[in-house]
Amino acid sequence: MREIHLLLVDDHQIILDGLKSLLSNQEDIQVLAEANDGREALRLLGLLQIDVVLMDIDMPVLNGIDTLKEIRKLYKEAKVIILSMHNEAGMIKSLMDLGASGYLLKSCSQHELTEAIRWVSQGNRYFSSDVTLSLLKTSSEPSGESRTEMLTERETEILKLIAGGFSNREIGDKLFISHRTVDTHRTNLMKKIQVNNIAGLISYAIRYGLV
Amino acid sequence: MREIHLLLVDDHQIILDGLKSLLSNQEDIQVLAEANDGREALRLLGLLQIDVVLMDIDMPVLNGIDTLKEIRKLYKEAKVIILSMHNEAGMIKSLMDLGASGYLLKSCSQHELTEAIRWVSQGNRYFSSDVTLSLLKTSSEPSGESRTEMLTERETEILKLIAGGFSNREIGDKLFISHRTVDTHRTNLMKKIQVNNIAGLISYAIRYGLV
DNA sequence: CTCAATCTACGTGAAAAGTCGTAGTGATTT
DNA sequence: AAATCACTACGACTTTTCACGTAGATTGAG
Repeated sequence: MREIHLLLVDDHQIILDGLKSLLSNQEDIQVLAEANDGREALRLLGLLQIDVVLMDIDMPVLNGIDTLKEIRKLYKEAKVIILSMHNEAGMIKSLMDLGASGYLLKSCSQHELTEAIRWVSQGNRYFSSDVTLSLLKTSSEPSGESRTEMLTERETEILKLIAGGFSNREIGDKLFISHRTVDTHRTNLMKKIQVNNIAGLISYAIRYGLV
Repeated sequence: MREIHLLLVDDHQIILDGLKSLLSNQEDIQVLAEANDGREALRLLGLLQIDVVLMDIDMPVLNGIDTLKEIRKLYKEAKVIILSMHNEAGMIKSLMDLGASGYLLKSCSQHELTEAIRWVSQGNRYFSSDVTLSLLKTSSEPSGESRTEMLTERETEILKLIAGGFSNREIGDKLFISHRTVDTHRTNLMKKIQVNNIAGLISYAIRYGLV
């Protein structure tokens, strides 16, 4: 069996170094490169033959979700495992729709990490056991209308400003649109994310690396 | 020189394992134990002779700040280095007031990590270079009244609920107090944290591990 | 060309948040 | 005994959010 070529992507050096150390004694797994953000990751994918990308969802410059989209578009043969701090079914389903091969919590063990990489590299999907549990819980709900749609560019832009503490009027001024339009976007955001106030929007924005 | 006895505290196993790996080839630094939350950390401090505690600020069960307070109270000889994702002057000043010996960003290098541990173990204080920069920037401001006060128990409780997306009225119902009282607490919170809306409160709550 | 998605904008009215305050009570400290 | 702090509560007022909608312009895909 050929070695699994890995690309690590995380904006925290300690986690990168940690992952490298954790994987250094695995004979069949080789860390070929590492990146601190999505842009760098895409550049490296163009240069190297990568089997599996192990990527944080919460990054500056180009966040995990957008990077995942690009990878699925440009480098279809590379598998992507998302590393996240949080365990939320809505996000996980969205990531699956976007073509992620796995979802690991940062609280997982070394053993789970290496097994996930091997499993995914063979074309399978892997999700943390805790994650699977919450997925099952959600999909047993009425479901149907509860699919998580991804946000548009404009919506993301406005969500960032909302999380930045700006009012609709202030955001309207910044973007040269009516404050009523901002309100419409906010309403749509809340519907998509399935929250019913600003608090929910901001939690989402922060947890998933938009801010 | 005696070995430096280290206690690692983080709720993410990958980071714990990573730190252990990073420190495993340092002859003068020995990881004596590790904990997943503040409560466990305090228990271990009672059992072992710890020189330096390397602790995440963002943890469930007992967060970094409260744990720091307890450590300073019960185990004065142990030095505490806070590991954080974020770089914000207000929080850093508060931590210094509470007796933290160091503040490291998770984006720091292995070299910076080990140097910080050695430096702190000798009774010095260490703050990431980026951090020092932002500290200088802030302390050159008018200052004087801008000290960050810590939140009271009740305020923390209410802040968590606000970040959870509950309205003042809902929070009042939960805590069996008037919604106007909740409003007062919220007003005081905003004054202490120096923000002027919910967005700021929630950012604070999430970044500093209250949620 | 048609259709769907996105971005834009507005009406109305209720609910909530945010801005000024003031003030009593109980516990702790000085 | 006096002062301080945390927690409680309210009045009056302005601004913002939120929940219902509707709807035109543009753009890209089929």
